[in-house]
Amino acid sequence: MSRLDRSLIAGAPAFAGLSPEALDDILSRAQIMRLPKGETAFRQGEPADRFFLLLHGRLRVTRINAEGAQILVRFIAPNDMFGVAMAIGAVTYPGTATAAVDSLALSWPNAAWTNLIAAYPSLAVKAMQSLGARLQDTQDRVLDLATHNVEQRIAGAVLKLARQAGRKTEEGVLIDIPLSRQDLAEMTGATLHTVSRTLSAWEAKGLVDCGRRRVVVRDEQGLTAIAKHAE
Amino acid sequence: MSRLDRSLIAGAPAFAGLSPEALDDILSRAQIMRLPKGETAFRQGEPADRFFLLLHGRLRVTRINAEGAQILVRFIAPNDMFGVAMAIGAVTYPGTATAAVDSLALSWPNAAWTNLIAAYPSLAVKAMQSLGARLQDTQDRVLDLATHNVEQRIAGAVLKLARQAGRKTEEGVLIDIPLSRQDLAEMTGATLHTVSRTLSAWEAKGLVDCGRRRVVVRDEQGLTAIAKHAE
DNA sequence: CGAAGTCTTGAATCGAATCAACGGAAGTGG
DNA sequence: CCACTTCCGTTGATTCGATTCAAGACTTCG
Repeated sequence: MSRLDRSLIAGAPAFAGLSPEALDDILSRAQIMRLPKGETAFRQGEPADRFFLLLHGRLRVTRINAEGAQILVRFIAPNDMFGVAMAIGAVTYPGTATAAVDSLALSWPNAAWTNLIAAYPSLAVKAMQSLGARLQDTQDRVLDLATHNVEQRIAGAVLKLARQAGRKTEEGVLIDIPLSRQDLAEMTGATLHTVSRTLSAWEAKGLVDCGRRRVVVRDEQGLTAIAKHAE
Repeated sequence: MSRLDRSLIAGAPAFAGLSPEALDDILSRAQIMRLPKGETAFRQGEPADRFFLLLHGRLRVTRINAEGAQILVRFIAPNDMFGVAMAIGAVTYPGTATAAVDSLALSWPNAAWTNLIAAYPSLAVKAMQSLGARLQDTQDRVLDLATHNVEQRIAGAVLKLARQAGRKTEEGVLIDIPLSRQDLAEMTGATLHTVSRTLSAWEAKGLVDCGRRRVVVRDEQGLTAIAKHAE
């Protein structure tokens, strides 16, 4: 008798197409964990001994370098796997995953990874594809940093977030994650000052509507135009 | 009777630990291809129908965006696999691979990938790890672009190349790939003008010795100091 | 040899960081 | 509930790194 229902993970792309028995098997090795806002699932540099699946909420993944400079690597959405350091041969977590809102995750010990991909090879294929997609994304980000100016990059980041975590309201598309100026700065390689000025200018033009840790996109077209050709 | 000798691929990390029979099996499905300097193995956007292993030489992988801006993604060294778009679920090649010097590669049709990883699961594990390493590398590059100035980034790029493709000479470590100012600019998100000025300044200080498409590192220590804390 | 490709260097410009100060919102504790 | 602190955001002034614009020199190659 399992304490966890298989419907918890049935929606995760990584487990798509697996039989109910397989899902139960996978779940039986999992441990559930609550992550109140601000808690970390793991920290950069810690020995990577578990991997995770987000059930509910949002996590921010950050990476910091020797000099203390930090970037925001990505946001993790429900049904995403994360912390799969073992699969890529890393012994420590390469970043820190913090709950941006109250969240819920499953976790498995690393030892389960080898067993699971042996038993369910489609899992390895899916993991590889999601890793590939992240590599593409990250390379696009390099291209973006190397070739666009700050305003274009902020526009791109906001649009991406609106697609990933947007919620339609009567005023526009609300980005449904607490998002500070500092967060946007760490996503785009700018300073919070420049982000603040840029958002203020956009607000004056009616492109966005924003407040404390909150951004609403009112004119997606307009932002797209900015992201494309600077002008 | 095979035309290709198994020693060709025995040195590739992806095939490490496989039996001679396995190597012969893998080789039997491969096709050898000469790539004179300047030729491409594949171009960005083309349907990805084959994957590759570099036997000899060096390839430059570039990626270009809609506006025509280009970055240099990486250099491929002998024994590296490349163009594994199929494994990551991409239908087209995400970049262009050009021979930087006369090169030699093996290639397999995509269909072979599924067969090979089914027959030799260690291949999938290795592929995943190398993909993971590239993701780490690319994320480090984002961090670098977001937090270091141009001089630091150029120093970092030169040091990395010296490690990857350095050849000791009596004058210092020669980067054994034709490397133009434009190449360094595309690696670091700078202009060729700034790269030229920077190298000139370093040459005056005795840190490097450089010429047309040629860079020799004379003072690795000094460059490391620049890469770390700008001054 | 001419032509194309590569590199250098100066001068002017501009985007974004830095420096600096302040206002307001949210959380904390008595 | 109010005072206090902390966090988050805004906006101006200034500075500086790097691009852009421009012209010329050197190399290599067909």
